[in-house]
Amino acid sequence: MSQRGSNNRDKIVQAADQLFYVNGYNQTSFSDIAEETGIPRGNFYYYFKTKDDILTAVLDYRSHLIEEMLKACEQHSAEPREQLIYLVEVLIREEDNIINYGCPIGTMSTELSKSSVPLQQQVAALFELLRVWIEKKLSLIGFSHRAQALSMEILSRLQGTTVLANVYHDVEFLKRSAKQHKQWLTELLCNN
Amino acid sequence: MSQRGSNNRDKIVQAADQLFYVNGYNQTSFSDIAEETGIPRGNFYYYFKTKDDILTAVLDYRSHLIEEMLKACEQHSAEPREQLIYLVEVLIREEDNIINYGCPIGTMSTELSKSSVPLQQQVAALFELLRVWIEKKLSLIGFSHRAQALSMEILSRLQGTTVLANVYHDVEFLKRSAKQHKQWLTELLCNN
DNA sequence: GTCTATACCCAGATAGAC
DNA sequence: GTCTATCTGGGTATAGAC
Repeated sequence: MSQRGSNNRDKIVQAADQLFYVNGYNQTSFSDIAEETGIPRGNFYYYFKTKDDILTAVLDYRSHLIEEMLKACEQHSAEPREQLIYLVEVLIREEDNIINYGCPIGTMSTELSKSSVPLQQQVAALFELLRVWIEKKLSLIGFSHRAQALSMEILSRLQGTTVLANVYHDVEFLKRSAKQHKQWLTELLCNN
Repeated sequence: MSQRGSNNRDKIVQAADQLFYVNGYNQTSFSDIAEETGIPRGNFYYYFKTKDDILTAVLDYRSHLIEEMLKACEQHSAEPREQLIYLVEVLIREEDNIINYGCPIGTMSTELSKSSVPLQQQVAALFELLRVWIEKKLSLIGFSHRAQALSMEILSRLQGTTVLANVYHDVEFLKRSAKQHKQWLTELLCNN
């Protein structure tokens, strides 16, 4: 699906994904996507019935990207502790994007939280992908009954960091926070 | 300005403030504000040249509300430690709004971070109001050189909580997080 | 100061030729 | 499957009567 990107449908989804991230869903028009892809507006309706359908396809695409990232964490190390640390380091790997556009999941969720309920649930599902993965890793380490609450706390800390780093466009804060989260997590995980 | 709300300009600003919070700036039209206030669309241009001008007025209004809230913290106690704790408790006082619409400053910032630079700076100034106040209180307590970094960390934790509480519409998480932040802050402040 | 009528544009969406 | 031409609605913004 994402690797080739040869056909028009994939081109539309990937261009929309990027434009929604940079400019927001509501601020992205069919014309913008048409210009980016070179595909004329009218053609979109052959692949998608409505703009919301494009959004749904984009959210599917993002959930695919999240799964790829989680796989990458698992390929980076066989040790759950290391995998979790590596996940947190995404703050650094995606430094530039976060500073300029925020967290792709968080900003989209915040935008759509002011929309219809079905859309809200679809984005919440993206967070849930991440959260469940984190919870699973924590369970493996031995945090059985605290795993769920801790998974929320980890997500919460990362979100706070991305929001403020984006608002202030502050790279130093982002780096400092990432380091701090890693330290906190390391101590937490080793004391178990 | 806010107390009376007798004249049309104030009515427009206050209705816009609420609508921008609930539905987002880009998703709020002049018609929406007209319907809410009972003032016809065309009349708006007597008070504001453009929609962005209304936004600017709303941001001014919010900065006024923030200052009111900070004053309330100072009236609640003469002790900076207590004032900071009371500030964190806003998560509980504004529970319903946060669950449904997120943090009024954070969600607006995130939305406008995908807009023009001048607008971004205006919202960032709202965060700065809060941050500077927190920094000042921390300095009074004695965190001289750490005060700035800590003020960012406090804001960051609160933001993370509001984003996730909103995305998941999870009151229990919000309450649990608020309690946790208070504990963390209490220990931090007392060890100084 | 207040309100109505309306201009103008661009959004999402459709019809139908090729 | 691809593309052009076009419709319709709602958005911001204006002109001008009262």
